[in-house]
Amino acid sequence: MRFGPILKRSFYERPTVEVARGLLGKLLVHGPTAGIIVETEAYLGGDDLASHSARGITDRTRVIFGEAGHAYVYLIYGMYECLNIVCEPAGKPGCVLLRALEPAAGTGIMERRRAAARKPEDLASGPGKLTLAMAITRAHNGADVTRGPLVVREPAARQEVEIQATPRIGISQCADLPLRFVIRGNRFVSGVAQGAARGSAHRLEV
DNA sequence: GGTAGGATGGGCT
DNA sequence: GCCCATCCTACCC
Repeated sequence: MRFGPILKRSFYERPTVEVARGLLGKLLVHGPTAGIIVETEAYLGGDDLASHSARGITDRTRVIFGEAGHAYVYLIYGMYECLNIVCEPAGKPGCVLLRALEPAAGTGIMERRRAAARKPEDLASGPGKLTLAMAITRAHNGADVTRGPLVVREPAARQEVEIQATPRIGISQCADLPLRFVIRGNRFVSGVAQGAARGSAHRLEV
């Protein structure tokens, strides 16, 4: 499979919601594996109390306040890692959580990394599954995704995607804001097999 | 088809 | 000491 050019830093130096929507349909590439980004969430600065940056700069959150186009990778629930890409001009917090991919290259490698997956739709249909399938770890925290080995590229042929906005998954603060974005109808988004947003009182998406 | 419960460790109050 | 931007297995329709 052929890919288009790497996204430039200027793509990320924009409002976080624009970047979250704009990343849908792009390709996340790491070594031999690649996938089409089909689900994202925006984590804003300011009043967004669900954001890790909401309590200010700490050792963990420093990268979110830094230059756009770098990875913010953190450990969740003691076991899984989540990949974000930093947005906004340097000094202003904001990042996009990558939540699901449609596998596009290296699918056999992803299957080996994701032994529990029973079908292609399970390989990267959640933020923890995505990092496992793509072999992304906290070692990538701070990495520049405008320069390899972990990069985001344009697809080989540009195509329009229809975007659907819903509440974010698995949070309690600001749970009603429509800051999760998916490609409408895509089978590789999270929560299709198990039902959306278990564990909190989210309304289901239409 | 569906849901409940547990694993597991770093960050922050 | 408590809280997580989660996932998997077991178990129940």
